[in-house]
Amino acid sequence: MNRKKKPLSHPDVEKRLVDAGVQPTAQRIAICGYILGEADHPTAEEIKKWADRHFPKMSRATVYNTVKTLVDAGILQEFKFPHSDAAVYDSNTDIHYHFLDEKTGELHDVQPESVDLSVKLKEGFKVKGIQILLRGTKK
Amino acid sequence: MNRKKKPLSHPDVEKRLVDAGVQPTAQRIAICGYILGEADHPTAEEIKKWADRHFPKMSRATVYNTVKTLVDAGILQEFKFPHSDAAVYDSNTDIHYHFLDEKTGELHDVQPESVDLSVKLKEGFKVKGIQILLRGTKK
DNA sequence: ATATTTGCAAAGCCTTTGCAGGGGA
DNA sequence: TCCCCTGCAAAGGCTTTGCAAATAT
Repeated sequence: MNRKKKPLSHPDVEKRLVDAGVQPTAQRIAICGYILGEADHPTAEEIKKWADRHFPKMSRATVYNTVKTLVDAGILQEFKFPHSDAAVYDSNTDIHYHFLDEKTGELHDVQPESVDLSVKLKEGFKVKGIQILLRGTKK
Repeated sequence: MNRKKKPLSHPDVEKRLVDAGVQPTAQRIAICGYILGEADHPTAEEIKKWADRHFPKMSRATVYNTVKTLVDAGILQEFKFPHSDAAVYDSNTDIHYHFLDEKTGELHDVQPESVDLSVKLKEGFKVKGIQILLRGTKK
């Protein structure tokens, strides 16, 4: 796992949603609480499986709708990586990079402070964003 | 476009295939010649469209089979980027990075010399590969 | 009442696979 | 001959969409 997370109370999650301008429906509170407080880079499928265990009834469409809502609201960030077709959702909305453990498939956040990067491109290229995936193994 | 390419003669392409241990079938020569000599980061679909115009008859399956063969043979590199679900094929098989022009969707190769990078991760992380996508605009 | 959200089913995009037929070494 | 290659069609994984029913403000 990436770093320890603290479970969030439903009221805390609800506040987060309202603050972000999102209607705090039961489904959204559940999913958002799961991702913010417990999950580590879950895919939609993992969220769906979690919901099947912890929520009375939730369709896959609602999972997708919800994560899209949360991403649009700035609560989550969505990432796609080359090693998998499935998008992952990250509660870390700051700029950061990732390390993929090729043995386990686990993703680890990499803080920008850990990376020293300077890019000098030819005239005319204006860089507005950088995505970095480090691949390797973690012992 | 990324950089100028020179069209390759069919015999040259055939030699490249044979050297790489790949049977030089008509389909493979055609596709390989297109990617090495003309195309710029084409997707399977773009290759298929090109084939529909320049080759008597080729199925999508053959396009996929062929690029897989060429990748396995070390003639091409396959990349997947977050902005599109479709894989792209790159005749540059050296280590390099990419710049995505967000206006046009065009991909540009970025030579490693253009990027100065040092990564210091916590104990236990061993980095074996790095993928970088720069996003921005090119005038 | 009015706008928003949920959820089912169907479709869409990209890719892979199974298998029969065909062609090259 | 024998093996590899081609290609059709079907399936598979992930995600989106259309639309009706349910829910929130």
